[in-house]
Amino acid sequence: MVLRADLLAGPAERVAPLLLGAVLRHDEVAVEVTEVEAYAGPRDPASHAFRGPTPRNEVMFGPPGHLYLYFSYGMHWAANVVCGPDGTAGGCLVRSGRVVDGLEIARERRHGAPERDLARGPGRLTQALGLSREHRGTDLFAGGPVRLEEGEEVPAADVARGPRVGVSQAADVPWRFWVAGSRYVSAYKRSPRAPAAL
DNA sequence: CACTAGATGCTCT
DNA sequence: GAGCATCTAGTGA
Repeated sequence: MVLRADLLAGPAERVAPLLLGAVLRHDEVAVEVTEVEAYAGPRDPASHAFRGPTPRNEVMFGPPGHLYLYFSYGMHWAANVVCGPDGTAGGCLVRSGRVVDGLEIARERRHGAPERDLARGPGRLTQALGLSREHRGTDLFAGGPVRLEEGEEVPAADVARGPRVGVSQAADVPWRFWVAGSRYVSAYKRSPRAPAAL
């Protein structure tokens, strides 16, 4: 697909599978996206935007194609591509990827982790890319150092889906999408706070 | 390999 | 102060 900001204006759960295969870049380090999760704002109790705008999540209420970053579990940043029309909150969490450029830098930032684990998991991915607070709200299509680039398209037949990792609300909604068979995908873990599986 | 416990600090109530 | 869209190091098989 031709990756453009206006293609991200659809509902998050429809945009998410289209992001697989795209490339998220920060200067020399680039990651091919292998796993994403959709968060549908006001329609989705698991979304940070479910209860309306706050200083943290206001980026998600703006135009699509911007970067929503949040800090999690005391040590990790997680990166989302804002989806949905301007004024409606939504986003896709970039959970995992394969480093396709800047391998040496990524390895340093990840303190010599195995290649497979350089960007497998949302916290590891932002660490490999060197993304944190100063990149909040970046327009990924403005030609800056942090941007979303076209990659090799993943055919719909190769997209697997299932419930999202670690969410206590809407724990059975299958809005996690990944490249079927890829080794660069994180393990599924149900939230211990979620009600028992169906 | 699978599984578990604990660290850690920001955000909102 | 509770709750987290997590990670790592540790154990045991």
